[in-house]
Amino acid sequence: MEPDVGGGLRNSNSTLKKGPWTAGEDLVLIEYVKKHGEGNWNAVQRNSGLLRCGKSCRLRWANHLRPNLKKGAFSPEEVGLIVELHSQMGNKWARMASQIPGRTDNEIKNYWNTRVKRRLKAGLPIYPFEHGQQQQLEEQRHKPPPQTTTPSLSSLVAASHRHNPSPLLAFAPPPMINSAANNHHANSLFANSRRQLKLYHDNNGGGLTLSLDASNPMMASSTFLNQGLLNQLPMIGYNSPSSVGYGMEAVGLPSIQSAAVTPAASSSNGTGEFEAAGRSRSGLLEDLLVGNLTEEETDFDFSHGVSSSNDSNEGVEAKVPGEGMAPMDDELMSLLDNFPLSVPIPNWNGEDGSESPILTNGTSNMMHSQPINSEYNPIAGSCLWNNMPSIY
DNA sequence: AATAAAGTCAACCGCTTCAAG
DNA sequence: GCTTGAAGCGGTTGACTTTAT
Repeated sequence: MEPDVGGGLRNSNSTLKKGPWTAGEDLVLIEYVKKHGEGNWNAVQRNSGLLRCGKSCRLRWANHLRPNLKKGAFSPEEVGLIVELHSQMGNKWARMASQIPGRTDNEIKNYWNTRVKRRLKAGLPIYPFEHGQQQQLEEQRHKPPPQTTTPSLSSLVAASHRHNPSPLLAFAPPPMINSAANNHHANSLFANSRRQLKLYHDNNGGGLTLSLDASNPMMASSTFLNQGLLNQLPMIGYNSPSSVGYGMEAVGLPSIQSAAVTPAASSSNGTGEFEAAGRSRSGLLEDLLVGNLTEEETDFDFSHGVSSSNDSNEGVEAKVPGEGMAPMDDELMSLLDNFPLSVPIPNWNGEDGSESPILTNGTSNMMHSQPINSEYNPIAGSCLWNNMPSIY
């Protein structure tokens, strides 16, 4: 194709212009669409004199000129919707846009990527640690890391739910031992049983899909899964219930979550001034994972039908849980195949093995019926994902 | 005030999907 | 069933703006 000579214009031999649109071009396109309707974009150039390719016209119309486009910052409600949708469908921007009136896929995509970037950069601890656990962790971190390979972010980010699989493995939070008051922040991570991580087998032969309960917005975000969780997952373990509170324990993994959780960071001010607080912190994902959110922040309602204890999201602009994470693609299978890990598997003693979690409506059976078993039995040594027993 | 760094956003590119012939 | 063109989608880039130093 023709080289882009920059400056938004093709060279003089070219008939097509590139770069930002002018008001005059917009006007021409608007008039053309008024007259001929949408579609047949390649004809626009031929019939209107616009020196723009059909693609460019379509994009300009779709993203900027068509009626009923909403401009400006996303509202908290929109943000919540984006997060929920992303937790369910991954980077399906167009599909997401179709669910959010007045917003374009490009807008949503830009917003999401920005948020993900911001959260990654914040690099706060992902998992809630108690002070003693933090010390333990620090000790462990100084040990040589195990010989493992960490999947690259890019190989993992683009994920989607392609299947309607049956879960092989699921993680559910351990119960809170002393969950009130001083452990409120820990509660934020797994405040209830709908926050679960599941490993699916692709019945179509594609391998494993690590996914998350759609009702679990915090877990179901690409940032967390692809960055934090994937970095951590093979290494994490649940502390025993006898530990103070609970936690997932990172074991000697180079991590984005190297910063310590200070008591201050783990506490909430209880004033409801989330926005101000949020700006001084890294963002809600980390907040959630670290657990330094107030109840209002944590309970952003993603459930779409699942009752929420707090329906008010006012003032929580752009502070929503679960941002940045997509369900993992089953291509991860090959990675996991050779991924030694020491993941303690919770012993749920699941009662009903017949249920198939639904990842699209946020109301899996599991979240209703899955009793949280207090027993978490770390598995000594390593195992492969594929070798994990089906415990669901 | 100047500069660098970071953030935002519009647009392009390449690929895939779909429908018509 | 194959080819072709249009449309759509997601990733990426780069210009512009804002914020920090």
